[in-house]
Amino acid sequence: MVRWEPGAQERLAAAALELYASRGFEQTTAADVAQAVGLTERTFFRYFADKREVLFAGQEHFQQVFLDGVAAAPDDAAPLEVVAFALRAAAAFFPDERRGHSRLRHSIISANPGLQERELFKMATLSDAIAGALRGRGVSEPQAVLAAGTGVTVFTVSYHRWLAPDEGRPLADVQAATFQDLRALAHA
Amino acid sequence: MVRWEPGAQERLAAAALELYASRGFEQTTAADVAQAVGLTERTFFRYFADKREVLFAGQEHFQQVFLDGVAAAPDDAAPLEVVAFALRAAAAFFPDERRGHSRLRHSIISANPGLQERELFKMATLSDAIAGALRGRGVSEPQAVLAAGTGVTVFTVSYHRWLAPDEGRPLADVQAATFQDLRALAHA
DNA sequence: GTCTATAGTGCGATAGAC
DNA sequence: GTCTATCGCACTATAGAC
Repeated sequence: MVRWEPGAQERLAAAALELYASRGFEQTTAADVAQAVGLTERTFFRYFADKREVLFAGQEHFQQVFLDGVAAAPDDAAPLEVVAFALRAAAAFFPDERRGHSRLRHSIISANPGLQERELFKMATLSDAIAGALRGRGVSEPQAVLAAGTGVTVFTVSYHRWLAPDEGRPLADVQAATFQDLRALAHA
Repeated sequence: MVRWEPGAQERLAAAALELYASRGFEQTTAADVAQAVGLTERTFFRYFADKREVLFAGQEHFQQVFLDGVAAAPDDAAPLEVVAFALRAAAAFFPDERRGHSRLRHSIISANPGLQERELFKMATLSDAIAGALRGRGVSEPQAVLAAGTGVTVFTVSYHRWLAPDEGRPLADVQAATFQDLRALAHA
């Protein structure tokens, strides 16, 4: 009998998703999640700063995908074109195989205001990071913040469309459509 | 001796602002705030669902100002023009006399992630409300959500510029400038 | 790994306003 | 008497300190 199985963080995250989905976020204690994978509450809080954070592990990676997309844009690209590059990179992070998992996670989050707050904070952090990257490319203020904010809005709208029950297109296609809608709006 | 003075909620909110600013949000307990105005912790939670909410009282009023602005726009205005009407109405909600108070409140919020989360949630709620109002005017999806999101981005950027120490222009002027920056971005 | 402060809830009691 | 603001007490879970 081994003292501990490897991958504690991943197992905790998986158990949390399952328990939050089945009995609800508030009805699940950190101790419940830990116990489900044979660990103690104390260990749960060693890996995750709080009970919500377990649904947001991998945020750094997620954010880095956008920043890589920014870096991949040609030097002479306009700010909104750079942002479009970032979104295209992000789409690769959400292949169709992941849609089911994303839908489950989203259903948990949308059922709890505290989780929605955390999600919004993560998106705002992402926006700040993109704005910083744009500034690093020579885009001045407030254009950097505006372009980043607009990009995150397009991503969020597209992501929610992508999760809709009747939606079948890949995220990249939905994003392209949303960008078109934004252009139509700007020229109206 | 009366059992209770009127205006408990307002007095609690004022005391909270002062204490959160002086000793910090986390270093202030709900009991501290209540005690400062001669009430108990239990009464604090009667008025405010949680310790953060005390900084966000009056949100309904704030939101309504935007919605009134939407309603004031001419029937044939394009979505982004309608949003511009909403922001102009919002600017009246933040006259220069209020800048000091807004700066203090903002300094408290930006020092605490939990408060930032709540603020972002309130802005997202505002965005949803504006999108709903646009839909009520016949704007279809996803244009309604995109226009609302863009408007809230412009407001947020402008509001932060307005709070900057070296900024002297009224909010309405800053918003007009930010809108110009956005247009330049869209046409680049 | 244990111990503790604090957030936040539920329910009941009390004290005034009307 | 009713209605409502306030308080008191007991309790759980989170989260951080030791």
